[in-house]
Amino acid sequence: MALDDRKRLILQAIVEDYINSAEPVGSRSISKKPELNLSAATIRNEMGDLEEMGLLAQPHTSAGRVPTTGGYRMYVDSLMERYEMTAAEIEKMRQATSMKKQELEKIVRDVAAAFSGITGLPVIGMLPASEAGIVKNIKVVKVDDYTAMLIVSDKSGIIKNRLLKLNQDISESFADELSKILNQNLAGLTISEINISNMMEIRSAIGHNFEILTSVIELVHEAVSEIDSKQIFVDGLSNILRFPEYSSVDKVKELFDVLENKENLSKLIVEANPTNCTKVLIGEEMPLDELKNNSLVIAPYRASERLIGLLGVIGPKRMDYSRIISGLEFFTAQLSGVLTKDFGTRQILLEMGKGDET
Amino acid sequence: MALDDRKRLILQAIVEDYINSAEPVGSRSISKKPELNLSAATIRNEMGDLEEMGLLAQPHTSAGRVPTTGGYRMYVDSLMERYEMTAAEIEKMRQATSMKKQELEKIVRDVAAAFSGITGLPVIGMLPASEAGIVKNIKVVKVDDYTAMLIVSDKSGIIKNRLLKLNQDISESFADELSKILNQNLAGLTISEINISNMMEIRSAIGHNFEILTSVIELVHEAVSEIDSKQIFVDGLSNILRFPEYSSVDKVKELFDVLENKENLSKLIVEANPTNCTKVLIGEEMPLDELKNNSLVIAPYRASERLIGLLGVIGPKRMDYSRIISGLEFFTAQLSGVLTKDFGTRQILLEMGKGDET
DNA sequence: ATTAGCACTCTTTCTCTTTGAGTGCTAACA
DNA sequence: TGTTAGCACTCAAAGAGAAAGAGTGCTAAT
Repeated sequence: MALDDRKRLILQAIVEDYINSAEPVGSRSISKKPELNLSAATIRNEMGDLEEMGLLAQPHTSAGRVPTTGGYRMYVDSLMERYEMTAAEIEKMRQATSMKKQELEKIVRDVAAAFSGITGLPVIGMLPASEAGIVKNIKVVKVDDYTAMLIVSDKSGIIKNRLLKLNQDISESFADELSKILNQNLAGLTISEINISNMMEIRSAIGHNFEILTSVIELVHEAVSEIDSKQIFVDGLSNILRFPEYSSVDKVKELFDVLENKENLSKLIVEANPTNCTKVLIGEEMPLDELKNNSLVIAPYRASERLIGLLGVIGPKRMDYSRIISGLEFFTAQLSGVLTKDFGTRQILLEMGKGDET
Repeated sequence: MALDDRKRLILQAIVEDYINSAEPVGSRSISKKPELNLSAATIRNEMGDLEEMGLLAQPHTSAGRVPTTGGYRMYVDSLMERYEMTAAEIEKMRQATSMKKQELEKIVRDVAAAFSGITGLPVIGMLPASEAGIVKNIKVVKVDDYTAMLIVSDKSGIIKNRLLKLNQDISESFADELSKILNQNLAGLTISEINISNMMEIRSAIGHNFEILTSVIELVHEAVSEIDSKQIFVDGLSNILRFPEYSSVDKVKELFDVLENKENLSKLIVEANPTNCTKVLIGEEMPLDELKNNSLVIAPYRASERLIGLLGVIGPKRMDYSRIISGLEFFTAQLSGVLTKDFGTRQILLEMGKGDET
């Protein structure tokens, strides 16, 4: 059976009706649409065909139709019109991303929170391990007795830091010297190339202060690996409570249990693998069985072309794909813009000129 | 009417039964307890008295009794026995607090998460603004083009940092010079004493590099105020889904709405004011009407006597006060211990000797 | 002072019925 | 031949009793 234009229009109308109402859609309500001047009986015939094609389903014999995963897929891939944001919405979103310059993690968290607020859906944010980041500069700074701070900056301008609590007190000049040594040996390597063996090489390259150096080097190594670790979080999870899909506490609990587990989240995102473009996973397409009643829209953001992280929206299968996709692409683009401007290489900064609104 | 020993025993039994079962407690189930060798009819008479005294209530005529807020208060203040943790529990808790040395905020978040996991209840953590913290050292370190890091350590050993994204590039020596100037002028002040006017004094005290200095000083001021800001968070909020008190999504939503609002949380904690000791707020004693069906147990933690923050457990009125209070006091004590050892002044570090397990 | 006994109350649970939305099919129509 | 009106049918959801069960308060006996 062919999916002719009329069937496409009917399917689109049903999906959109269901997205709005969360109620199975009957033939009568579709027949009322002026753009389809057809009787309910005709719609029923068409609906029967669409059901046979696997695009619609009935919860029970005497109910209206609900889109199947295939139905949503068809809608997302070829029926849905791209949502054009209004000027007011764009302004609102722009405000949400016009944040003060600050740490990468904080920016991403702020953006996720803003986006979650705007969409009314939970937002997943991920900052992957920056294994591929090439170390530009490593610094150890004394900040207090027994305490130093390790600061690592990479070529794409991302800066991470961590406190080192030492067993011995060190002098400022020792910290400077250490910084110099670390830099000489580690700059230019990727973070994943820094391992305990090249740290030990550094140690043995130096004669004096052997005892202190050993433990400091170990701490630095530990700190580097920790800095490098992947971060993943969910913001606005409680937004799902608004949906009739989650009117039972058991369903809420099930979703919360899955999404509060970092491993699950990580698996979800890795398998979605949206490294180049926005991806939409619907229902059973989700890598986790527990999420088969949900959908995920996920997109990458970058700093100067390098992949920095991912931002995703999770919600019921019945989410407003058109709006969510447009919004997400806007947000990741804005985020990439901010990151490229703030964290990007010198060249890119210069290209941008000095038009800086801070 | 006097609250004699028998009434006290009965009240205690009812409260504990209700804490376990979440069901109104009938006279029969109490009369079965061997320590109270009484018939159900006698218990009924006593229950009637306890109800008249405002310590118990009936959901409806033919239901068992439920403790009122007054009943819980009586239980917490003078009936409940202090829960003694088992060696296994202590070990489990100790493991949860034997964290690596790291940033204050991360330690507190980790402890809150661990405690939430152990109690199965949401845990509120707060790091108040460190207005009273006396600045020991301020440092500005160049980390990348257009980027510096501000690091502030205070007398009790707490270290905070923030990136500064500059409009101009600065040299390392400029950063060092700036650090020196900031230190000379600001060390010894409390953080709340650092305001825009003494920053401007610093600026005018220096002649050269005027233009750059102005914007850097402004950024530093901004960063200091931000560093100083209060932090507040809730961990394990979804734990409440386990309780029959939250079997309806509306109730869950109401609680989530309140607890996801930082201002509410802040109000809650400020009014609870547990600056010296553990406090228990029950039902209507809560400063927020929306929380009148919940209770809060909250306690401070310190580093070398100075108040650092608060840790609280929130849950249904029917929470196991005895266990929660013991657990919370254990955790805040552990936390204070870690903070005093890791972040405390030099003297305290020395007192502790070098028995350091890192 | 305590307790057994009993009538009474009120929620919870179950079953049965009704209602209503929606379908599929048939036959008539353009 | 595609479209539509009409109608019998299905099934979930809502409502109305009825029965069960837990628990009380009161009275009278111990």
